Amino acid sequence: MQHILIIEDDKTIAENIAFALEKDSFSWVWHDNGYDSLHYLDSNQVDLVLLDVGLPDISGFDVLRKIRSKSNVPVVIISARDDEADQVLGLEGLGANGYITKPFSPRVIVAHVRAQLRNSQSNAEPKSKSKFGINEAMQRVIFHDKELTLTPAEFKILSHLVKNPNRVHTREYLLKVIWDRPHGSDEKTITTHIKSIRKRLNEIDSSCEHIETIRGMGYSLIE
Amino acid sequence: MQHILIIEDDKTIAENIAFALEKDSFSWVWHDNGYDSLHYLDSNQVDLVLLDVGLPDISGFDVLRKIRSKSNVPVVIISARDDEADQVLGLEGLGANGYITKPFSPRVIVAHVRAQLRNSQSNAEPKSKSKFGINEAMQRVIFHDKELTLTPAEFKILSHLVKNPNRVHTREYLLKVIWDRPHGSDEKTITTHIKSIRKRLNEIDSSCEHIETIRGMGYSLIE
DNA sequence: ATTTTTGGTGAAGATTTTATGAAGATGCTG
DNA sequence: CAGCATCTTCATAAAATCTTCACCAAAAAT
Repeated sequence: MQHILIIEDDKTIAENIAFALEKDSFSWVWHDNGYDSLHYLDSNQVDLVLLDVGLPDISGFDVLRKIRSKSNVPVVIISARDDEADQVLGLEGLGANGYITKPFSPRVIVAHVRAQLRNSQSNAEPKSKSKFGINEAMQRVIFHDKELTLTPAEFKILSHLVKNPNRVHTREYLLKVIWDRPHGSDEKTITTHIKSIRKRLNEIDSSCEHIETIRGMGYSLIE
Repeated sequence: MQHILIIEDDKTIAENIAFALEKDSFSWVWHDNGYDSLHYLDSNQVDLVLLDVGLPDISGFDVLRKIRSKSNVPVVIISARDDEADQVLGLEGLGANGYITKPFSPRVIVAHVRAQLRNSQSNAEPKSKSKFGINEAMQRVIFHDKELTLTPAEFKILSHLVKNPNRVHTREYLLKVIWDRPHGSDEKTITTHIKSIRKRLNEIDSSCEHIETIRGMGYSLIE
């Protein structure tokens, strides 16, 4: 059974969605705020997230950003606001997998959920025994059983790469997702951070390249 | 550059969409009826279809059915009717990749187009027994189960050929579609890139020609 | 058969992108 | 405020890639 996390502050809407999901034999959990849901995601297996952008505590987009900084779970945005800029921003910039706008009904939502799960299942990446681990609480990355002490920036970058290995991350993406910066910062910054991360990794194991440069694109962590 | 087919009988709507697509540097073609568009699909490379369900000649759903009977091109439904059963039916039953309902604006449409194109590229369906695969996330082409690391230009060319095999691509087309250049560059450039792509392919399998030269025309990938 | 056109080849040069080391800026802590 | 760690910027070096070119080979046209 597949497990859906509903992040939605409006109780009526949430109940409707939950009811529809149940009827289609999904299991679900509902949180009415961003912080709880993020915490839930840390320690639970979730197949898909339905995220309302109009939350009371954090902006839904911040939630998405935080989700994306640690997971590739499919996220479908629910937007009550008719403001389209939000939609475009959320969908494009932050890695949402779809969005549903105002006049939505449970059936439409379930259809979206189904469609997204179909997509992501075929993409499911087979995990392997990684040389990397992440100690989130201590802000440390474990590499070859050694704990690496990194600067905050380095930790954010490396832990993101570790959580999403074998794929290209552009400098722009790393800047935006990780620091949540507008566009002020220079992408050269990332280059420099990568340099120092590489240096630290090489001090432990210099047998091969761990962070690969994909020319014209960005960086990728090799597993 | 990616090519969008707009099937929409309302001239004003079509023009708006076309304008937005253009601004986002998609190329497009507009047909105001189903038959012409189906015919167009037979002989042209289209990356995504925007399909209005309320066409004058055939039902939009019939168009979708016909499209699906011969192609897996992503289709996004545009629905003026507020009737959600249509949406669900179209989305789930007939293989549409998304839908947009009544209060839509060009920007929302462009966002949908982008999202779908991202999906369909990375989800590249397991085609028959093609020797080629594309790892979009790593900017690599898989050939005989080996991952080929290519330069950006080589990747763009080869992945385009792989996605549209068995058809001729002129040098001019490859230059324009891939780099979106004005016409500055020399077409000899493509010749040279093809050379190096062939070299790499031959290192893995030299039993036959993989990229065929069609004299006076261009190149074609053989499946 | 000869000429003309078109594509192949390898290498040189131009261009672009990334790496590197160091200096300056920022921010925190005591 | 000083001292320290970190982040950012910058100039330059190094590398990879792209483009162009001259020349050769093959195909088509005459």
